[in-house]
Amino acid sequence: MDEDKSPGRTVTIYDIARIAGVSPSTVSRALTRPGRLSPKTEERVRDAATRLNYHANPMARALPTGKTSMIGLIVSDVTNPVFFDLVHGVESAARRDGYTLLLTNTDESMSVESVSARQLSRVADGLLLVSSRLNDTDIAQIAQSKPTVLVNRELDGVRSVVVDAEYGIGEAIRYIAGLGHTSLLYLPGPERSWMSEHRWECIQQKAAWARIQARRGPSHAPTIDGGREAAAYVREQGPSVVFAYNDLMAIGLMQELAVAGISTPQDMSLIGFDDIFGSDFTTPALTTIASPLFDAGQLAFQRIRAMLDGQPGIETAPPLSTRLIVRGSTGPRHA
Amino acid sequence: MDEDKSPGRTVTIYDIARIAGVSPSTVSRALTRPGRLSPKTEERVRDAATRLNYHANPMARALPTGKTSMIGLIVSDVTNPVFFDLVHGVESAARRDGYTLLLTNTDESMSVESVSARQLSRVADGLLLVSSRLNDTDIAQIAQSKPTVLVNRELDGVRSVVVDAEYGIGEAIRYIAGLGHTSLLYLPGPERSWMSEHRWECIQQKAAWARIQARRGPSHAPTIDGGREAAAYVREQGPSVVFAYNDLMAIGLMQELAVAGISTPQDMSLIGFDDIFGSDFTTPALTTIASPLFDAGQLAFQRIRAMLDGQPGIETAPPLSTRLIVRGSTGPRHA
DNA sequence: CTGAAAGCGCTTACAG
DNA sequence: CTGAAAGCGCTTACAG
Repeated sequence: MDEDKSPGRTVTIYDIARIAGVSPSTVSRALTRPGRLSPKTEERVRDAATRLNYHANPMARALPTGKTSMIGLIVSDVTNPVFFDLVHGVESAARRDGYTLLLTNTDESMSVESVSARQLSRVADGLLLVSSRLNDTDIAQIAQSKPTVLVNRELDGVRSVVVDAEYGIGEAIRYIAGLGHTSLLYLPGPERSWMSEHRWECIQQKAAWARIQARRGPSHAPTIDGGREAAAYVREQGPSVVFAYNDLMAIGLMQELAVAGISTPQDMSLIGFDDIFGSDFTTPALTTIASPLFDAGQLAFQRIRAMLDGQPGIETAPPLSTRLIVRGSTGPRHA
Repeated sequence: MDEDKSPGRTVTIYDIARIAGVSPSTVSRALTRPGRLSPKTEERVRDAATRLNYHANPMARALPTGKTSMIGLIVSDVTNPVFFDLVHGVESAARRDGYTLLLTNTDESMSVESVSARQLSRVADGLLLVSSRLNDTDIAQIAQSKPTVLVNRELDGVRSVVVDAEYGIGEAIRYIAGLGHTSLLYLPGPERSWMSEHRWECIQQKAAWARIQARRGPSHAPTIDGGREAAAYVREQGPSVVFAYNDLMAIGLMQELAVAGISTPQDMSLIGFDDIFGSDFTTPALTTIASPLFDAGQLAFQRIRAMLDGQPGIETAPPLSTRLIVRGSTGPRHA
């Protein structure tokens, strides 16, 4: 019994082999693909491994196999509450499957995103790009070098998970129509945001259907400050309903309007997107179109997983649907 | 010129060696420790590397060196807004130094944390445990096997980054004393939370100094719901000031008190901790003791970095001080 | 200054 | 079913 000698040294398959009286290759087999060995050998190896508290060295395993069991997750802003549930969903699905997450924050910078993607792709088995700000061509190139799944963006030839904005927007339009509104203003997010464009298209479509006139304002940062900055423009236009690209902007806008003496929803109705943490803290609480972000995160991981396992790309997507959450920031059109 | 043949294959130092007309060892040297080679050789190697768009395989590099340039970050709840800025700070410091982050969420579970720590320690160069819920002995053991830094927790023999609660609490106590309050109730967070205990101790000390009577209530989850659940107890006690363990609890408490017709701050003053996102959305906005979480994250990474580089442990800690942010949830003691 | 060799800890055809 | 050998892509004493 010398298994607890030299406590500092990390234990390898050679140690186990020695203790179990088999060859290193046998140890490797017993540990990686059970059932291929004689039960007694396998048991001897397992016993020895447990006794020595063996844990395979992931790097050493990765070298011959080319698999690290790591997934790179690239987000544009870790402090943006929109991503919390999404990251949570990805993380929990990954951990359950024995994968670990490599997190990179790009601070909304294209060049950081591009560099990070290339670096992560060197070590991760697959990449998850959330709300990517990259060009289509950059993304296509990345996706070619490594299994990639896009979240909240679509691109031909690349798999993606996109929350279907349509349903929730449809509800919202019907709802404001019922309240007597006949026009709306959409406040877009960043120029490079695929999702902002997508929402605008859905809004136009549903608005046309409901005979509501839809206009769009200029782009702003998808933040509280972005919403604040939009206030001047909004006041100038004086719409009866504003759809902001996201809750952050809606909240900033609401605050700034309040300062200017414009009250929500009496003077103007406000609708956001995402139902982020805190969107119900405001006065009035924000009416918003919620996305199942946790589910989207889980699904995104499953997609990556499927690619890694070489599964067909046909997978039927479970519905990832938005829905309207009516709170206090919307009301009847004022006379 | 055959450097762009077989486009699928990943390029290795052997490819570069061939193109540059040197040995693989020379390539390795040129790339990892410039200045040790003749300038012309080095340049030839660099040129070839650039032409082939070479990027070293991190796993292959990790095997002989034992260094992965990855840091494991373990947090108890990624959806908790308290962690956003902290994670952001860690991430930005890490990226700047060429490190990448392995993120694990433990969902407040001790066993998940324990398993994750052991797994991550197999691949990361160092570990960052944020608000760890583990036992002292578990932590000590982990810290022994891998460079470890604790955030928001202290333990003998393990380095840590702790935001100094004292200053902000001192300000808060002086402030409520000035408002005429003579007693306060502290609502603790989870039992296993070192930080909750730490805050309570500071509160007691400062309160004693200001001749304010401090009591503490029962433990609750550090969440909005935890705060809501505490409402019944708080109403029963009827204090004039409540310090909640964190903003989440303070917000939940405020909501539930409002439902019961107890208004803040007229009937009761409320103070939270952390100044999380959204704490200024509430009505009234929350008075809170803010922590420099982004800075704490950066510092935590620097500490780990210093350990990895074998720097002495004496480092003078830059002050990481809390401060009081007075908003609407606190007011004079009612008659 | 540079090359040949050994080694990091695994996995996996290839034999037997 | 199991072992000996080669190899994954690097790094680093050791020679020269």
